[in-house]
Amino acid sequence: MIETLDGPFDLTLSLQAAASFYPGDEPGGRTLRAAIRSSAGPAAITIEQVNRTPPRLAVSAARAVEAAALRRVARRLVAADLDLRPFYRLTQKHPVLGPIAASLPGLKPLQPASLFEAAVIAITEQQLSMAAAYRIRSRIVRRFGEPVEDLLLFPTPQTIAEAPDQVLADCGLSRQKLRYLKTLALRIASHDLDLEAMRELADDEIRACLIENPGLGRWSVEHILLRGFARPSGLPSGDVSLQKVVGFYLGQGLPLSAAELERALCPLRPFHGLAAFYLSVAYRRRAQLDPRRA
DNA sequence: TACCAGGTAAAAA
DNA sequence: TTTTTACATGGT
Repeated sequence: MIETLDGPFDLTLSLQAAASFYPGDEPGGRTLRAAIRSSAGPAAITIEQVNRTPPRLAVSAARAVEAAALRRVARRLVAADLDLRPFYRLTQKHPVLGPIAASLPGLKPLQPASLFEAAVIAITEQQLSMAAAYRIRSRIVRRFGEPVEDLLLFPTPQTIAEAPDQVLADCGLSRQKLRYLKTLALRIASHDLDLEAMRELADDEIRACLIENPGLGRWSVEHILLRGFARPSGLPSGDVSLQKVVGFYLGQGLPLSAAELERALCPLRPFHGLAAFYLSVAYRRRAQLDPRRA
């Protein structure tokens, strides 16, 4: 099936950007493949861009997945509801974001298939380097994920809730993070918490619900907002790497405090989180182009 | 080797 | 109320 999106989108660029956050893994490529759950069971979905403007995506699954469900998942993976046009209008005259946004047309933060996965990503990435967190997640997925074609389906909250502590610890989780993950998984599995239902809520309502969970602090909530809910206001201002990047582009070159970072991006509200994402990607591409400048 | 890396909650002050 | 500490892995 073909799905047309509102506003600019570049799948290849977005895949590249996603891969740039995990050095040493994932080649990027032109095709987005993901394992999803459907009413017909686990399935592998393939998304390719077949037209630039307007953006058209060819979406397919080997298994017979109901068209409406396939469309819904595909739109979620590419953050289809995040329209970049108002963001580009807003940044157009900004001395720094203007040129950067113009150099990354159609870039979006690609989303995991589920909000549970987004939450697990946030928790594993707390404090650790992205590479270390990625290895830990890979071990969890290899141990508990379901194979679908050549992919692995991310484990369900139920599976994680029932997983032996020792096995999760052997994947590299600290006892503390193990507790966060278990608590979250258990709450979801027991229908005490419904992350997916929160997609209907306003940004601040999502923040309020997420922060209730042990293990999800300010940083994680903002991270999940941008990278799981595709909300452009999600800005983890306590993030050490962001403080460095935003200081580089919008400050004196030195890392900013959380308060300074928020002040620097304030004019770009309500797209301040997306703006920070663009700066991060620009910074990484710059470093990749010329490692001496990193 | 030692240190830091896209934090959080609980303890201590 | 604010500051300090334990936590676990991987890259430099």
